[in-house]
Amino acid sequence: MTATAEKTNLRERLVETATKLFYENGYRATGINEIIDAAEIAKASFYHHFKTKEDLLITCLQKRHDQIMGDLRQYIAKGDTPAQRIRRVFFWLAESCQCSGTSLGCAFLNMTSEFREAEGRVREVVKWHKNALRELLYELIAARYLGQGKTEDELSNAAAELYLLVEGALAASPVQCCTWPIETARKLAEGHFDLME
Amino acid sequence: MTATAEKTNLRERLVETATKLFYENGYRATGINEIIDAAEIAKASFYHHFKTKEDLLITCLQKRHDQIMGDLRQYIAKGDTPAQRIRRVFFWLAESCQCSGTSLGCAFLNMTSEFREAEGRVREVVKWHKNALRELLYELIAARYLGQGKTEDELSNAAAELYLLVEGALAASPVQCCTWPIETARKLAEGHFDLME
Amino acid sequence: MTATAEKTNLRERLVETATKLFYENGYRATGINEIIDAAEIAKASFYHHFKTKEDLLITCLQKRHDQIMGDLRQYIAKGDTPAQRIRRVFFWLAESCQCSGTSLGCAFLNMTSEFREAEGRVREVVKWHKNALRELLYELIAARYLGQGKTEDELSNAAAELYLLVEGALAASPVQCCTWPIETARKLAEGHFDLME
Amino acid sequence: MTATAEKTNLRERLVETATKLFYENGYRATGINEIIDAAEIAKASFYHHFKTKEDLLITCLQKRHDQIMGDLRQYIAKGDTPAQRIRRVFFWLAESCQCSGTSLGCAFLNMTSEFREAEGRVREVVKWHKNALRELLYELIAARYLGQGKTEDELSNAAAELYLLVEGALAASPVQCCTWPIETARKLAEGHFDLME
DNA sequence: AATGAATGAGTGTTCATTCAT
DNA sequence: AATGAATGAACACTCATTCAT
Repeated sequence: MTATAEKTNLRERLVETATKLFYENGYRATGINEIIDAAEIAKASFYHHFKTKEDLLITCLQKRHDQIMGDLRQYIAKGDTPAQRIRRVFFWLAESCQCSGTSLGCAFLNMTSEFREAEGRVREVVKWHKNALRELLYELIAARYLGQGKTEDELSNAAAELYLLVEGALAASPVQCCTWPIETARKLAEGHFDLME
Repeated sequence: MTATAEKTNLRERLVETATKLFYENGYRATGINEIIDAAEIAKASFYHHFKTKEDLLITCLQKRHDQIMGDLRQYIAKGDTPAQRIRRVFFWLAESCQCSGTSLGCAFLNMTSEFREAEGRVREVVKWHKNALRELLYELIAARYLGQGKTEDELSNAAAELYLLVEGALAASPVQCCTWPIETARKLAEGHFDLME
Repeated sequence: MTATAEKTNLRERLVETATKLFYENGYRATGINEIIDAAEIAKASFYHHFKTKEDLLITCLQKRHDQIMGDLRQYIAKGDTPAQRIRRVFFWLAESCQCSGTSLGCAFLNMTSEFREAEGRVREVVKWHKNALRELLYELIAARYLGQGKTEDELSNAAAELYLLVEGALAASPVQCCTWPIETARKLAEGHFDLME
Repeated sequence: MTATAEKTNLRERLVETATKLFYENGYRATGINEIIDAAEIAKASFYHHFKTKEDLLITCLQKRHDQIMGDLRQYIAKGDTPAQRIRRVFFWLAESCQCSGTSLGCAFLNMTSEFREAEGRVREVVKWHKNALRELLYELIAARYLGQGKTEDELSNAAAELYLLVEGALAASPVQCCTWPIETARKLAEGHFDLME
């Protein structure tokens, strides 16, 4: 079974390798040569599968988006109550950070620093991802306040607040090189949204 | 006199030009040639003043740190009450963002994405800056709760919360390409720290 | 029936497409990929039909030679007298030039610029074509002076002169981006060979 | 003296080397690497002196234009009469061809085959060169018919005819791999313009 | 203090061709 | 007969840095 996985098709290996390298070293700092060496692929084979380096990045980000959102949804679903499910967002953040060691932060946030023009395909993917995240958070908030007579505006605002706490945790962790920002964000959320029944 | 001002110190011109370019285009995306062309300086002159490109960046960040902290302190001081002064942190954020149009975010946060190793001189400067910011916020929080019998731990925690909101606002603005995250952060802070007497 | 015509022989489609591209863009500037994309043919199919890119070029040139000489002969034949038939050579040149808009010149002459070594298969084809042209011109000259007691040497020399005028017209048109060189050549020929009875 | 010439400045060495290689092998067939290897120059040094490969070509062509026109004018001046001077144009062509062995043709004409678009800087230089040549030929023709009551139109037309013969000779020589086209052109000119007093 | 010239190592991308099916 | 996948070598060009003056 693992042997089969070994001979996995080139394109997939390329995406996996690049995803890792882009995340760990940054987009510009990662050369095509580094990628193809790590993936043990000929340079021309790379360009058979992707038109440009940026195309590869976009494919990587899209795949990462699918994985992250899937993982997160699964992780959240294990919470028994709406409040628990919101708390689990932060637990999940803490776990993801520990996975990537000293916390390299959010792959999408990082790309915003390397692609400075507000337009462009990469920034589009980043926005797409963050909007999906905000929608997910809105669902959680809506469930939390179900039947409490909140207007849609109030729910929307609360979702924005929750999103802000998540983004703050994601941004501050790599800077501080530890996970306390995530815990701080969680506790703030627990108090603000009254999550500890 | 104007002639002297015209022929402003080469080194200073270099730092100013680089600060702008690094911020707008990113560190790796900005080449030495681009900098010296913009600053109208010979290439060898560049290496006369700075040993490496990274040295220049560090000088830029240090200068920016001094300016930002000075500006922020001045801006805050105009607030009449401790609560007002905390609110003014967010007003200041909103104003800085509007200056740079679509918001290019925090120059220090951005560098974290381009310098991935947790150690290294650049990351050191970023941490230094963020710690200074947190100390400033601690002072504001301490003033806000003065004489209310809060323990140092409680104050420290509140400062961390405030810092988190600021970081969230800084990170989310460039992603969303607008300033609502800053306002959301401010309102959340106003409620959480009871800033609207 | 139309379906058969639609699915015209792959090889033929390849030759037609390449003939056009080589002529319009040059040999080296035309990549294999460009050809197979335009011909909507798989890359491996290309190498099934032709061993190398140069082989394709030679096939293209040979086919073009056949077409051009056939066309030219037909066009000339419509002239009533030997003198008229010589004049029609230049009329034909002018028409061919107008077909390809701003005049791309002689496909064979062009290849001489891209294949610099005097030997080699491509140059061989070019020479073959030009010699065939000279023979045709010799026939026309011989007919023009039939029964006037000219030696073979004199006829040969007159043919060389006519060939020179044709080559001059072909070479000068693309450089000048217009057809006046063809008319100049024709008028010079009309005077020199006394073609206006 | 030769030792001084050895250490000639890089830029000049680059232009000389490239002029030779572009002429012998063609523009596209000559890689930057080939040029810098032959000139014994670092790649970055190349781009210090020229922005692009095409810029180098243009510099080469401009320099060649100056040299050729200078040489030709000098060579022509040695003729005693206007008629002699016209004949010397063809003598000069024959000598230049023999210099470059099997005749590589006109460097400017060759470039027309590699730069197919009628516009563009290279084609501009080619046109410039050919126009200068035509002006020179006009002067020679005007001197030949001085005081014979020819209109300007008649002179212009005669110059165009002479130009056509020159272009024909230049184009046909490399194709035929010998110099008879030049002699044919000369003889035709001698008869047509009555150059053998 | 200031500079123009020179560089080795690297960039992302394209070339014509071959392989396995 | 026809193909999608894979490749080594070459492409034009840029990088941050150093040297001689």
